[in-house]
Amino acid sequence: MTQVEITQPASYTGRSMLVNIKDIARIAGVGISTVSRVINNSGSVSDATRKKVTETINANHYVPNNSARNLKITQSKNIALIVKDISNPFFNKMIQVIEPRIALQGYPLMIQNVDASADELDIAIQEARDRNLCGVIIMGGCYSYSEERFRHLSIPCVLLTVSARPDVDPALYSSITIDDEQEGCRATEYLIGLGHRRIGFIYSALEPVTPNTLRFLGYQRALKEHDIPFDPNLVANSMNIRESGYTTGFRAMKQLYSKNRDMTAVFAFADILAIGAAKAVLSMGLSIPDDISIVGFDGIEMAEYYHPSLDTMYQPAAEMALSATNTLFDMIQGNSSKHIVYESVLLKRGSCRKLL
Amino acid sequence: MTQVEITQPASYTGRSMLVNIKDIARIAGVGISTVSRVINNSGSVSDATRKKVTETINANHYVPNNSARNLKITQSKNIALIVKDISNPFFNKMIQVIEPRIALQGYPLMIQNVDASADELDIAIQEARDRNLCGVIIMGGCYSYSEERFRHLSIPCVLLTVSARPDVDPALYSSITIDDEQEGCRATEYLIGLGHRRIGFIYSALEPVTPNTLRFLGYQRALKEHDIPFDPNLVANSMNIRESGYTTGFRAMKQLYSKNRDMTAVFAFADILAIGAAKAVLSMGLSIPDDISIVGFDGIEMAEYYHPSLDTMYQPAAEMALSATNTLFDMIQGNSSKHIVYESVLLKRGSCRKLL
DNA sequence: TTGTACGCGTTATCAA
DNA sequence: TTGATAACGCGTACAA
Repeated sequence: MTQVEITQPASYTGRSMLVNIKDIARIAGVGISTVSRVINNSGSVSDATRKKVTETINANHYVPNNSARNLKITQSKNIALIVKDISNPFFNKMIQVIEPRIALQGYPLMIQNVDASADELDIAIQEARDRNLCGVIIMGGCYSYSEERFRHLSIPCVLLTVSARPDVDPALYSSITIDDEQEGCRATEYLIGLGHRRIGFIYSALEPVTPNTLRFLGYQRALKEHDIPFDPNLVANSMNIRESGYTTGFRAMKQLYSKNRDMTAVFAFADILAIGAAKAVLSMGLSIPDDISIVGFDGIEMAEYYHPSLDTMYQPAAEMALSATNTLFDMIQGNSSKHIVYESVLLKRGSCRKLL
Repeated sequence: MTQVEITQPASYTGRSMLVNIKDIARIAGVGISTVSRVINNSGSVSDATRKKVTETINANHYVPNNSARNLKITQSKNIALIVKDISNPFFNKMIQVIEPRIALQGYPLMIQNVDASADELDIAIQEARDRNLCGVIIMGGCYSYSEERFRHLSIPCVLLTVSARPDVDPALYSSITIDDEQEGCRATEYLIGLGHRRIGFIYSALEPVTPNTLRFLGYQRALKEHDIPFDPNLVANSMNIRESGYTTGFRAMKQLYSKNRDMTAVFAFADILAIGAAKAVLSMGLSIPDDISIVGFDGIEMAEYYHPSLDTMYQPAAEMALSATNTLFDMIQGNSSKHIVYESVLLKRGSCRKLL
């Protein structure tokens, strides 16, 4: 590591030196409101005046202060996207759809990452006020929001991948989800249909009700419906939020395999865990799917590029993200809320085999 | 897809209904400044008054308006992290270090994603003004910032993974980088040292000077120093920014292999490309490293969890991220700027073989 | 078409 | 320990 330290400390101009709308007006020899009109393209300004003001703005590198603007303005165009764990590749995929879509409408988007322990609705309430938001999308999180919290968030809100508690008035928010329990059940039934009976389940859950716990319920339901006894030894639940999903999956698989040599398949609640689990299998010198079948959940790109490509319960991330932005714009325009449940698609790529 | 539309449109309370500091003062029967003192823990307030005000705040769900606060406040504690492509796993790794570190100091961090075509310095200048920032970290981007732009950005600025043009006064910014050309050279020399002569290079570059182009220069330098002729046919440069890194790497490898059956090794400028390239090799039924050796760059977690695990030029992402935040705090406290160059570590995991 | 003056919600100064 | 009041930078009636 090479380090070069500059001896002469940088001197910053400081806010007092920053040029504001009043300075521009003075320099250009016009009134403040004229400058404002030029900036916002509102009202009517003569071409000569407009030119003069524009030139002054450029020459002095004037940048309007949004804090002051937000203070005055009634209806802003600020939208916030609050994400629980921005490093999740599945969420990343959605962000890449949401962002250009919102930018296209001329709305500035701010992404706010919140950590696992934070209450995203509290943050949304604060941000709504601070940035004078006109709408918010919340990605990730859990099902524990109360009706009272939504009432305090007095702007259109779309929940993406989660919903609220059943007792919350559905008019207060929109939700774009999949039926996690149902799809978890389907993924498990896929393995059962291939003849597997000793099926492991890998997940990590902190909150009481999350998509993960719902998928776990689906796993249990599938077993029950096919008269397969539920065995707690086949379930690995990591409460360690410090480690990555890959590591969690890796360790969970090692643990499951050491305890259950008769296990023939594993369902991981997310692809990143499935990949970690797959690495554990492969690094033990075992084969996928000959020794262990693996099915993941989400349908992230990496599940396809892994070798072998992993079977997964694909969530239509792009459609869901698009739907979320459209619904938000609808709500901003005064339309009512929507609750849309998408269906997953089981992608079969060869990481699960049929038992004889 | 199931859709439930709510007939009754939500009616939002609207900003006029929002309670502000004046309301709290009135309800609590105290002066505005007393409420302000309670909120900010400044000045002295009697316990009884403090209790009364706190209760009023909670009962009325008062949330201070940060726009107004930023307008008044001299020194804010807002820090922005501007990221060019937030979905890059390598950047994600850094974000996970930067965020808690900044939060620990009690500074609110806002992450702003900018797309490939945007000028991150322009955005920084705007944000600095809007959010009354006290500092900014810029991740990714290119080497094309001019001195003038830095002067307009009148707050401490740390560039992470890139630096500025050599003619820019180094006192105006800090930079945390690696020597991309040198490390690109080292990665190539690693392959040469194993006996490879026909070495492909995969990259994608849009801007004139980026870390990618520097690594490419390093690749060329290594060849030259070992008297290996540079062959343009061995270079795949994707200009398509719409497709993912995995896809780019996959297609690049297919293309390189079809054109160069005598190619024995490939150096990809980033691990995500290396993974795509690896998948191409494996899906053609070839072996890594028996048929093709692959070395990547960055050292993202996925390179390890891939099978086979990929050799890579590891960047000390966590250290660099930590260094960036520390340097920023130093600058905020009035210290001078720093320019730190880290060294990469070549991780050998078996995806490259020695030629006989 | 242009300029003046007021208020947005907050913090800081100062006097009480 | 408190409260009145002047900024902060901007948008917008309203007057000219």
